[in-house]
Amino acid sequence: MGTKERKARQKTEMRDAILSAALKLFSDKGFENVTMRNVADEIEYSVGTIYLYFSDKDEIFYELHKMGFDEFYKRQLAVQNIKDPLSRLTEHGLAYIQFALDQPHYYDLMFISRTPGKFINQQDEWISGTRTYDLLKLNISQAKDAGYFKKTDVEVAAFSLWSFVHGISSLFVRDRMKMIPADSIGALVSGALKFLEKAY
Amino acid sequence: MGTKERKARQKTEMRDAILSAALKLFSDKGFENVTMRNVADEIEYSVGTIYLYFSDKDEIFYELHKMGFDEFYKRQLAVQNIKDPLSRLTEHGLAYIQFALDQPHYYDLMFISRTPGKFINQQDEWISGTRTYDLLKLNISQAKDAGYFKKTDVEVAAFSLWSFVHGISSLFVRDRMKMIPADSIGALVSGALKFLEKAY
DNA sequence: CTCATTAAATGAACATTGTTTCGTAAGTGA
DNA sequence: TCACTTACGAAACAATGTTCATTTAATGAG
Repeated sequence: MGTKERKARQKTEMRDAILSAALKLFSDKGFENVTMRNVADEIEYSVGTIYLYFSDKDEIFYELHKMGFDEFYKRQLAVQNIKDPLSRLTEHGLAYIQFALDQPHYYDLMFISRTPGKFINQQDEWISGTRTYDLLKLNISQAKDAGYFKKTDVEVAAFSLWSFVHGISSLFVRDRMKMIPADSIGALVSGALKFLEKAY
Repeated sequence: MGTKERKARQKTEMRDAILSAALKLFSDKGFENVTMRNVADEIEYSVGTIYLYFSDKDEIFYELHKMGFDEFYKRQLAVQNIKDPLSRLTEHGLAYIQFALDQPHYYDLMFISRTPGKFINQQDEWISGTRTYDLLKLNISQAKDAGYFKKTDVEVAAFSLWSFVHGISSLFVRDRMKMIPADSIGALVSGALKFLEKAY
């Protein structure tokens, strides 16, 4: 009798329903502006029910956080087929920023929000993080082989490039570009990436 | 009779007391973890009293935000006596990052925290922001006069440099450097600034 | 000095948050 | 059929920002 299996399936279906409801809601309102009761209303269950599937709001945070990193990593990989190391690196950076523009709430969750203390020492929290960071370092060392970054350490270059794209992304996501006309931001971003290339 | 003046003085004294209590508290615990009751306890008054001097918590946020920008601007100015445009620019960046390291909660408030909707259209909110941004652009154009940034637009350069130092600062402030050993961060930061110089 | 008036301060109360608990209804299997 | 497990909902809890009626203190005219 497959009742056990069905139960398990229903359990994960419910979890998924909660997650996608939460995702939809915080895509509109931002994570911290979504209440558990909002989520409950969205899935048409009562508040208490959510706690049968997630121990608390932070766990929902954490799950979405992981999903975000998966999507993020996929996007980074999509750039790896570019042959030329230099343009691959630039496109890598662009893909990073584009993710932040397309999925600001995910980006926020992943790189800006205060992570709940509960998860700070969770080893796998940053597995996806280090995964993309390693990809960056790989692309840099391959560019190094092609003659770029002559006198620059790979670690330093990776740190620099990451800081750079994160800087742009987080200024955008948290709306700190008020002194810059909105319609010139696109040009500035690509200009900035071109500018950075000179240091390679 | 100077009672009116004394009243006014006491009013601002109380405001200042509240602000400095709030500052002290959120320097320890972070802004969103400080409650109005915490502040009330600190100044040894009841909760309601705070609302006689500030309309809400956001107004305290906003005042501290302004104070942070003042301190920030002072630090930037301190670097202007450096003669060589190149090293002045680098020291400018270092001063930016150093502020974030020294005053992470201020930095958070100023450049990372979601600004309360009430203030998004307040013109003077970003006066201090544009003030330092203009200073950066000034230093860049002076470096340009000295032969740097040959083929780079000032706007692009300013945007790039700002993104760069903000990226470093915000990764630090929001604790997203977990994949980097803590004791190598200092070297990475100065290495990154050296790296960026190559693009000038 | 007295005392009505004004100002300042209080703390109980309210609405909203995340979370827990307990009663109940539905489903399960011998 | 019926004991038992599970899923669920409603109410209650503590903590938050905020408000408001009440109390306390200060003021200054007579």
